[in-house]
Amino acid sequence: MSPPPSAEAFPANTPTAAQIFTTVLSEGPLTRLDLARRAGLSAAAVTKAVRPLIGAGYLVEDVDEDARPALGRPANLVRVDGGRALFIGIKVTGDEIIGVLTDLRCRIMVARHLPLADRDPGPVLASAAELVRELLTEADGLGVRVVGSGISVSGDVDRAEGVVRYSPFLGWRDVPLASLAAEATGLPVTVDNDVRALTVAEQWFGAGVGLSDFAVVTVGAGIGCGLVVHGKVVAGAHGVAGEIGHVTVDPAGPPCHCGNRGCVEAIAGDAALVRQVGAATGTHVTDVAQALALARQGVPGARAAYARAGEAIGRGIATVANLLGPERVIISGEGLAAYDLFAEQIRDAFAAAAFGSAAQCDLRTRPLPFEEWARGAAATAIQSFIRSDAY
Amino acid sequence: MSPPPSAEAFPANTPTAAQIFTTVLSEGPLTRLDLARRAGLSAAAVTKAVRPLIGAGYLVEDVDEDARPALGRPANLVRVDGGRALFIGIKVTGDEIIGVLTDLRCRIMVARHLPLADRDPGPVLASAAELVRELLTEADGLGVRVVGSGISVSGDVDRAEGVVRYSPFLGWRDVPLASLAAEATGLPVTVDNDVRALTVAEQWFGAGVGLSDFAVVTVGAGIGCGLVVHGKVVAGAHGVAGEIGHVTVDPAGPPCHCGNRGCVEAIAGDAALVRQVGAATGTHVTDVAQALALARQGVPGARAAYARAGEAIGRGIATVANLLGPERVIISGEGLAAYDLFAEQIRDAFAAAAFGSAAQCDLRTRPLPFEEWARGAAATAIQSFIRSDAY
DNA sequence: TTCTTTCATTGACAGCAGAAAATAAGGCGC
DNA sequence: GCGCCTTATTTTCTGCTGTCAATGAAAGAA
Repeated sequence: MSPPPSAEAFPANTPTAAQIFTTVLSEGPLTRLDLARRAGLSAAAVTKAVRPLIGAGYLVEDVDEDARPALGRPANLVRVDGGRALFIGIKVTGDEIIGVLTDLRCRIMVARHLPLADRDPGPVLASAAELVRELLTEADGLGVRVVGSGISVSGDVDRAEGVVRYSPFLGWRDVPLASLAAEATGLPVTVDNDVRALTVAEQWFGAGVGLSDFAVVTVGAGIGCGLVVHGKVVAGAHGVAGEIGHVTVDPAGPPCHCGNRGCVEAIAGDAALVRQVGAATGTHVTDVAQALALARQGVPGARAAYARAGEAIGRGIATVANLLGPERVIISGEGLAAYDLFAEQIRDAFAAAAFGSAAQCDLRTRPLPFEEWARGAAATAIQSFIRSDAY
Repeated sequence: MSPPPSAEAFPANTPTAAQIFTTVLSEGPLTRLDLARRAGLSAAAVTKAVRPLIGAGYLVEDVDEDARPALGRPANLVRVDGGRALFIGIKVTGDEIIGVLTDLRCRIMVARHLPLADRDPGPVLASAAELVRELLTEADGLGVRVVGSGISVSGDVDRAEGVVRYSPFLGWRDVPLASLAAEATGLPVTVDNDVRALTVAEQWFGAGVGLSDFAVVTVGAGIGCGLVVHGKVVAGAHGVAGEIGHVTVDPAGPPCHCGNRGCVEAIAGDAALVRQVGAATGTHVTDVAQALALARQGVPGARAAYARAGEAIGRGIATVANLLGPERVIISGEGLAAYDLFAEQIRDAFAAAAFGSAAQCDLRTRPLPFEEWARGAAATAIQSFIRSDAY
């Protein structure tokens, strides 16, 4: 990332200090001894690392009155003071920009969105800057400084360089978004792929906490996948990874915009469901809401389309599980609204296609409120704030 | 791993020293300055780390007379003295045991095999011990000590514990192979999954050197895959990963022994090819050699079976590339003997099914002599020798 | 011979983390 | 209320690793 234009320094100079802070951030209030165990350090090291962080107000100490052990000195819990700093997360979609203001613990304080008329970098940047201004005003009201921001975009994004290499959806190529946005907003900016950002949020603040290998599958307009292997988000040598949407599940299936047939996305993406429900019922279906309504009414063709979608998703997940053996797969996305319609098929297809002990993988669903994508972007900002060098 | 029964200590106590040694081992003779750059250390640190390694004879210095720069002091190259220590690698298959004696640079000195009549742990262990004894005799002839051994087995293997959790092929469950073999041979033993072991060999001594993300795909009786992500071999949370063989490429395809239809292995595995060539030509085909011969003769049905196999493999590889975005995929295995028959299909199917920049992934083939599997086991032994704690 | 250039080594030094010992903070039994 | 027991946390000291800046080495060039 380009050097932050203005930033409060975070007093964690060493990797160890950052690791300790991250552990407290993710694994909630902990005693110093617990913390030492989880971080694989001595208690002395923890004391030393924690002191400056408490001094700067990022960590606070308190006593857990409830769970006091019968014996020995009571432990002092260390936890992150969420209110110490604020972050802004921005998600750019095809037709709107979603922005959230979060605290240091990535809890959403304010969420806003702005419709987007023009997808060119200039207008998008202007709208994003406006949204940031609004959120900064909100932050002023809270009396806490905003110390970083994140922007997430679908497509091939080079986080280290802060450049959007190629975003088919927005029609962008090689846009140096981080530096442009930093200039426009005066904040440090982290840019990342949207699914990866969401994965970071799960890894640090969600269902991926404490796991070194897991996957996030998003179901919606597209079918996406974020992967964490060996404790790190997979970015791919060429900037693209987790393309579960274009895993073929049926070579005889419907054509996909990628040029192949029977991709998961061509069966279970929003557009595919709209098309298939329309075709099956003979109705003119215009959007997913309508397709979903038809299926909920029990119209056979519509239900079948959803069942097929569930099967495709389940197979896609099984493919991930067979290849990587993750501990957990978190299923999320707007498409989860239809979860009751295809949950069974997802699980069945997964169970059937998962090989051997890959089937032990824990499948878990997680609702995805619309601000969640933006929260992912905020999570990347928090990550950058903690370890300025990081990725 | 269990503590080595008898081992010459390797004088690399710190992770840094191990990293430096590994870099020299993989990236050939290097000057100290080069080494410092690659390891991200100062030149001083390299000097200090290298000294004891030279003292112990694991590294040697020599001058590169050819490529001397026009200016400045000529550089002294540092390289690993392969002859300093020997290792034994053993691969257990269903009907034979293959053993190799390698030097520290994993170059094969001697290769042997022994037919296997009984697959139970006891007889297998006895045969393996006999093979080790033979190889130790050979080593005596060379006057160099054997300091470690590795055994690779297909299936779910827990390397850290040295236990074969489940090997369907051998019919083993929870066999503590490392400790048993250590007792039987008197050598430190590392046990790992066969494909992962092969992947380690590629990572340290083959086409994966210097890459942090790549895959090895083996084509043969089964279709396997070893993955390296973030510079480390993927083992999977439940011990199983890289099951490309059971990725579905055609839900309407032939049934697979795993219970599904159209797995890569059910189309491109040896058994599948034998069956399909037999069915297509109406001939009674008994083994792959015969199937291959028919296809080479240009018998249409046989050629088509190989073409289909190529397509399935190509799709499987594309799936890996779409999900992980590796820099390179190394295709290997005994099945490569038929490479001329399906190379085109592999590449075409890969190119068609790879999404976006995943198609930039470098597909590379590598012949696999029969001792190569055993060499993989030796590579794991070398790895364990260098960092005793390691994975 | 002396310079210049590049590679390598040295020795002083700073910083981090671990070990052990000391200290803190409760409850408990008397 | 006092001393004891247990567990948590801090302090102090020590070792080690790696960096820095200066120095030495080994060429070819002037």
